[in-house]
Amino acid sequence: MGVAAMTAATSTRTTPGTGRDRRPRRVLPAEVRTDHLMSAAAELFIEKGLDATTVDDIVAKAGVAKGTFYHYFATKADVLLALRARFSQDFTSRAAVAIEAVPQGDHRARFVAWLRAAVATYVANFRLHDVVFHDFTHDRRRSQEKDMVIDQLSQLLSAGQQAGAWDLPDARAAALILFDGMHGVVDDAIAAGRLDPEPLCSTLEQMLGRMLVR
Amino acid sequence: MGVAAMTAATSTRTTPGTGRDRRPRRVLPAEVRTDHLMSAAAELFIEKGLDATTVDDIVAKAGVAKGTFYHYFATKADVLLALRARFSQDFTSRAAVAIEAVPQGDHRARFVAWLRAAVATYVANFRLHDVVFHDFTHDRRRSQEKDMVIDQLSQLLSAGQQAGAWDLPDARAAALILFDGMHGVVDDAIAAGRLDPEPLCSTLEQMLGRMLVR
Amino acid sequence: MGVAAMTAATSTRTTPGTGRDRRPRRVLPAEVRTDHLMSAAAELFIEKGLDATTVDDIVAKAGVAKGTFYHYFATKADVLLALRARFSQDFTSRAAVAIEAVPQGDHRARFVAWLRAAVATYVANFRLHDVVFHDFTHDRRRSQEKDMVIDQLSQLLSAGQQAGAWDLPDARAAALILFDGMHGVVDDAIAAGRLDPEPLCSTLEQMLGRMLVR
Amino acid sequence: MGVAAMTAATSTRTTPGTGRDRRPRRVLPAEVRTDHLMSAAAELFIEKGLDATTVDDIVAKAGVAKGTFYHYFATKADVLLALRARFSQDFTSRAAVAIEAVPQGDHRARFVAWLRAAVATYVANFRLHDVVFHDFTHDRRRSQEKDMVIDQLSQLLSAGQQAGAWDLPDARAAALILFDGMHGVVDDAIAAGRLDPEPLCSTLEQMLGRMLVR
DNA sequence: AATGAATGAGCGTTCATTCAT
DNA sequence: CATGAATGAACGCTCATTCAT
Repeated sequence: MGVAAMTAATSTRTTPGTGRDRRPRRVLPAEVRTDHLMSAAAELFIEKGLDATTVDDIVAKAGVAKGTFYHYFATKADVLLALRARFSQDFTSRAAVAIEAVPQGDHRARFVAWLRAAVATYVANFRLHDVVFHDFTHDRRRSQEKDMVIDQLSQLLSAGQQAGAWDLPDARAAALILFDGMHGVVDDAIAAGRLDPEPLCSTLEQMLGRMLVR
Repeated sequence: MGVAAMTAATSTRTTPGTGRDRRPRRVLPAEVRTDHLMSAAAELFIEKGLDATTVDDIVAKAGVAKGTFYHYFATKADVLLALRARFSQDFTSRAAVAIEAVPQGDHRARFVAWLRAAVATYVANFRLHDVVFHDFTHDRRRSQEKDMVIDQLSQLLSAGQQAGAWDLPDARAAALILFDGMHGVVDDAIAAGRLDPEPLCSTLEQMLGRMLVR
Repeated sequence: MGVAAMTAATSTRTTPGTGRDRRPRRVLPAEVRTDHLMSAAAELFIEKGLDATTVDDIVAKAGVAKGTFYHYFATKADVLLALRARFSQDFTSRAAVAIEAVPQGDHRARFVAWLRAAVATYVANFRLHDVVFHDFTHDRRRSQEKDMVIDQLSQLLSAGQQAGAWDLPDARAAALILFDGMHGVVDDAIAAGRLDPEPLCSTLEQMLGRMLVR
Repeated sequence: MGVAAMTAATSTRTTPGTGRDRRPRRVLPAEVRTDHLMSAAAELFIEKGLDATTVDDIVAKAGVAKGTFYHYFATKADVLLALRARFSQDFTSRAAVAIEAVPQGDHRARFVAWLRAAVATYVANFRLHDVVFHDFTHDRRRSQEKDMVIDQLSQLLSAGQQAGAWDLPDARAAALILFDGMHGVVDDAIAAGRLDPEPLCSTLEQMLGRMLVR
């Protein structure tokens, strides 16, 4: 490092405390702490990215000491895993609620309900989605999380199939096309700034609906 | 170089070439060197991942000094960018060749040609694909690279549309569904170890073909 | 930490404390650690120069891990800043003590006290001085540090002025001439190996004293 | 390096030429080349500092290839040395011219001429001065360059001494005080943005003149 | 449980200098 | 003379994780 360069920049780092003004030690229920930490991490992951977010950042935002983080999560990667599980759980739940609101027999309407819930949930949470599913590679691509969603949709499609609502050669393949096709169209819209789910839903309904024919 | 070091009697910097076991200096055309470096990087990225691959690994594999790497790429990220461009170029070229091999007027067949080329190329190169497209986020999701591919397919679809081969409300949306649907199905197959493109192609042809109706 | 590394089965990052020959972890008061690090840095800066001293050198000498250095200083340049502040503080304090030892009314004697303290302190610490003030440029030449010293001397001169001990058109300019003139003569003596402050003091007393006339 | 961080930045580095558009080889007189290189270096040193200026920067500015630099200077430090010599030469010459313009016998006026020339030259070139004299340490403080200037002034003072114009116990010490005192006052003015030499000269004339008494 | 000082392997990048052409 | 590709030692800084208190 050159001399000139050295003193040009002035540091902003504060000298570590001399031990006086310590944070008061607060004991909190484990669930609350876990939740605080996960939320802090989620916000930071979204804001600055996974790698750019340090454990220091997380604990600073959560207002706890570094060691506390490691009481609740074995590694930094574990928070991500927890967030991912939570995300999928939420996604599937919302879709389930939407589907249940439709009469059992109307398979087409149930598919539309799924589609609309999926689009709405995805548009609303794509930033977190990006973060928690960022590091999927083929090794782990068929993850438990994606499988949860695909299975849900597959079952819906299979039910319609058995009821004669449509005729699909491969329910899983169909589910994958519907799910990933939806993703693709919504991603494109997001990238273009079109965040209103409505037009996306009608386009998708029309296009994807064609696949569900007898 | 530090100021103090500069005017001190003896520089602290070791003169390159003082050691015994020096690498023989080989001057190579820029293109060749670039290519060597990119290939070495690609193999390593696939083998151990992006982050786990160090620049040292790359230059060791390419058989050059570290500085040589930085002679051709400003940062490690740049190699990735270059690989990405090369990948997309290759993908599009192969698809184009396949399409051109089909008579102009047969739009359905041209689509199938695209599909088969896409599946084949993807299955053959998914590992590199995973690496070079790993860090796409919504900020840059609508990338130049994906757009190249989507545009190619959109044009194919639009041509068929104008010729009355099918009737699509939105060619770009259709292209996205076809492309991402294809990806989803192939990814699932890859994850399951079904690497033979043939069955994938027929399923996809059947399912996706349904969207292309009058 | 890289994304790929994170969710891979085994992290590539070596867990600290895996090795055999680990340094025993010693927790020390922040002030003590800071002081150790600063002293180690000062000695090395003097010995081998600023640039030639690496952070590795400093931590080796201080007997701590590298990370510990960065726990207390944001950058290498920060230690220099801290040393500079400490140096000026010390210089001013010594001069103040010497001045206070002289009766309030004897302004001439107070100036001589300042001069002798300044020469003595400078001769005793010029090596550290050289290091910490090495990279002053006009941009920051009028630094807080030099200003502390100049202000102290200016005030002494102004007090004498008001008491009618001498007549100066510009106290600050006078302070600068006295201070920098002192520096120049002492530097020349140091360069020539004449490190005894006594002859320097008498020459300076005589020469500089001429400026302090009614 | 993290994945997210990697592609966030886009490189600006141009791929090295493929060998076509090479610079035309121009053979120039050695002196001209030397001069071009020194001037380019000087501007860059002033602009971005010594360390921050790379040999690449210099050759880019001078419009020559890197190897050419090493034809004319053995090391980067050598350019600085050359600039320093040139600077001192210039300083002494200007002072000499100013002194010679004054009648031999008028020693007081000769000193004033020196002072005014020195202030004017220094104010006009302090940026280059800062750069070329930046890395003076006590080891080399009594440099050939400073000695040239001090000797010149010492001789002027000794001549006045012998002629009975003033009475100084130590001509060299006096020269040092005058020179460094001048520096200190001018530096302070520069730092404060007072770049007009006139007021500086009168203050200095008055203050420093007091030392030159019988 | 909670704290935060301490650890240290690791990596990307720089750049003066060399030398084949 | 001139060129610019090639070299490689060096270094500052990061940050997940540990553990004494």
